[in-house]
Amino acid sequence: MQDFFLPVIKNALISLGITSDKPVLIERPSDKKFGDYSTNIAFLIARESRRNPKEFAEELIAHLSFPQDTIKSITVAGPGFINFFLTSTFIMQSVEQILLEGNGYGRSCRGKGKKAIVEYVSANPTGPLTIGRGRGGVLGDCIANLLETQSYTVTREYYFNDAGRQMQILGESVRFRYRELCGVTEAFPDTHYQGSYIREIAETIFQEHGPALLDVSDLQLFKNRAESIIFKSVKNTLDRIGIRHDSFFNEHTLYHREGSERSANDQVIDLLRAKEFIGEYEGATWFLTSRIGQEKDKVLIKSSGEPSYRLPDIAYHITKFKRGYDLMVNVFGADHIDEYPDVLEALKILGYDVSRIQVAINQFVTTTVDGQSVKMSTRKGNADLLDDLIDDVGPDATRLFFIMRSKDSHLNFDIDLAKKQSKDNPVFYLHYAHARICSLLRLAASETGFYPDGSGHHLLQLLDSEPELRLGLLLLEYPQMISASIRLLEPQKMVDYLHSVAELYHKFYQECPILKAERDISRARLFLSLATKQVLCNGFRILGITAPESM
RNA sequence: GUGCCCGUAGCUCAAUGGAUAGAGCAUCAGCCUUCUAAGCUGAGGGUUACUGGUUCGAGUCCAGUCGGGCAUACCA
Repeated sequence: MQDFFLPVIKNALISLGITSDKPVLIERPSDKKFGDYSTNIAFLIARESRRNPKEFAEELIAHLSFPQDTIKSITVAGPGFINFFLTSTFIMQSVEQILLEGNGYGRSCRGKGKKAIVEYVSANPTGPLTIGRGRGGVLGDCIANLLETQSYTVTREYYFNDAGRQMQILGESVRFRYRELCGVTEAFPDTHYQGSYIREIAETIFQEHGPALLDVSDLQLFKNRAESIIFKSVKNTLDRIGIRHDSFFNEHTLYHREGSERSANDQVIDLLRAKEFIGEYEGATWFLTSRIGQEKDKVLIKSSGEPSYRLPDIAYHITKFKRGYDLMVNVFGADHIDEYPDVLEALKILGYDVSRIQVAINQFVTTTVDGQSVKMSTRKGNADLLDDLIDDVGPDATRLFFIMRSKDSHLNFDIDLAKKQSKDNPVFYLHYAHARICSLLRLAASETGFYPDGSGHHLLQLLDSEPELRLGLLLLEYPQMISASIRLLEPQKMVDYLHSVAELYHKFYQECPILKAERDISRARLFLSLATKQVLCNGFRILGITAPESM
């Protein structure tokens, strides 16, 4: 609809001799008495030219020239809003377009020829995925889905490190449990991983090797075995909720030196040093962030000689630039909030265009069970496992609950609510709308021989009641909801939107008999139902939830 | 202390700087001889934490105050 209004408004401005690059707002007013669409253009121009908005609005609408039979009336209201009332014919003609575009409705070519990378989950393989990780996982996956609708070529990447200290501790933890199985009793350090999965891994190793590894001091076997078992479980968990990565990037490759070659990490140091942003003191190598106004410098290479996480992070992002991505989205939790500004600063210093990087930070998840909130820590092993959650509430509810709140808000995951198989659970509301339509279509086929074959779409133009027009208008908003979701990296917009679609459909269903109406009206309403189903399906695909045909 | 996020109905949350701040749950009152009542209609419920500022217009932007979360590592 933006594309419908904006050119006309622009032409009117030109004929008044006005050029303005202000972003014109075309929106659905909150109250239907203000029309189907409204614009704030008069306020924008009035400010620039120091005129009365209302007077200017009156003058402008005289110059608006819309195609025949699209606009019923235009009014100026309030302090200078311009309100448009559309003809029902035009609304329903536009709905026809949805049926024509089908699965492609909502897609655009905006990202055609552009490469995007979305990095998400990126949990190190130290334990099974927790509920907290799930939020970022679903968020990232939905963002990737959104970008794909805009024709971006999307890489879903998982960044991990299997060489750090945490992995060392993992290996030791497993060995402890293994030695227990061999009959050696030692105090288990509380700095180590307490989770029961450690015991299970140790048991697997014990079954494979018996007590033969009791005196092996090298951790490698324990570590590797643990890593492969845990990674398998992580991938399996993700797969259960439809998250599949294209690429797993091992941080350790950034440490790799071929002969006398410098590693990717080394090169970052070299480049930053050339820019005089590297300092050495207290036995460590520092990124001199105090030079750019930060309180403290940041360690890049520890006095032990190992890089801190920041160095490979920078090197990693350079690989993204070298791999030619036009858009790089990083999804991570609020606990990593301090991590990315340094990376961006370093990249900026090295001359990279950091505007191509967008960061989506999701706030924490607290789970409540019986009103009790649960604190989580992988180390202590008391975390709520994502797998358990999926067992409890199913993949659809898991995904929907994670993204039905704004990523900036703390998510209160009420497990009891999510478990409920009732209307309290929003996923059912969405499913029900879709299933209801499918049921109608089945009945229509069996009772009246209605099969949607592409002919007869024009019957839609017979519809002109309020529930029908409201639903139609909402369906037309779908492409704009996708744009807004991408702009804000906020799939939650889509959840809200689809909920409204379901709501208006239920109202339409309530007020307008579909199968029992006169033949042409009945068909028209079936087409409107089909268009609704199409929007729901396209939206569900982005959210990654199923579209059940019956309940 | 400093940085980031949050503070909106009893609860969980919406609301591109736009018109009378909206949904769901909960409470109360209605709608099934009729296409799925897992639905719909209606009622009550608000000083948008507080104080200033910016402007035609502020829940939204700015400053400050108060509360909550996260981070402030030579962990990642």
